[in-house]
Amino acid sequence: MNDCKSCNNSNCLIKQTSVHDAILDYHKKCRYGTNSCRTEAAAQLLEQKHTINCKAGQSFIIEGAPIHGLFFLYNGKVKIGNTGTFGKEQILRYTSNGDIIGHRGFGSSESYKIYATALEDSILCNFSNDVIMRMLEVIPNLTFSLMTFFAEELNRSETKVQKFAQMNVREKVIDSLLYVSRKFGTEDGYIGVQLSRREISDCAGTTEEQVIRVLSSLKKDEIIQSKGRAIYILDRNKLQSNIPEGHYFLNS
DNA sequence: GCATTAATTGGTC
DNA sequence: GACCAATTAATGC
Repeated sequence: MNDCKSCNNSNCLIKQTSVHDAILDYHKKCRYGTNSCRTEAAAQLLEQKHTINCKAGQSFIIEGAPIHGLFFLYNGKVKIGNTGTFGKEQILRYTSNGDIIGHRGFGSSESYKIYATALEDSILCNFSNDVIMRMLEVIPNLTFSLMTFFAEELNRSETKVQKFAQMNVREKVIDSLLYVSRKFGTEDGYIGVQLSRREISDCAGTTEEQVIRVLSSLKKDEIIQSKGRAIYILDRNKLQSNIPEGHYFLNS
């Protein structure tokens, strides 16, 4: 688990690139006496990964704190958001295994504009600024993958802003439920994570009370079911038909 | 069991 | 549809 070589998190960008192949290749070459500076460097850089155990409720990225490299969620569930004025929170996205966290810190900004808080006990992989920068120099596949990832993220982000502006509260709450369900949900309709009403409203850009009203309305229509914080989607089609066309295939 | 927090409901602007 | 207040449910100590 501490080792990228043996990691089987297929959703991870590092795993998806041919980094692993490069390293395996490197070890093979070592065995046969040939060598490659590039793969050697890549292997050494990957070994400088830090593993962070984060308990539920703990924040490992704090708004305004200095950028500390790039995070990959190895195992767990994390919410990413920021605090507006004052102190309205906006949850920007939820992340599951393999997701990249803190990528917006790249470039000119010297401090995080978002926070990242574990919803459940989570394990994170972290590469420092120096290490990740050198990795991008040394592993072209990783650089390319990250660039593609950024483009997709920007697309999602812009689309979300546009769609959100046109949705009413009910639609935004439902959209948030569908989003969470896509992200964490299980086969039986359980949305997969225990979120407070506030966490749902912070995601939907509304208030706790509105979330409660939408939820009880949906419960009355037997579209969802809930006990405590556990929410089950009984009729996904009906739920989706509540929001304008062309949403559910967006934002991951 | 009491205290604190979260969820719910109703009402006002 | 946001904000406020009151009530009820859930949870921690």
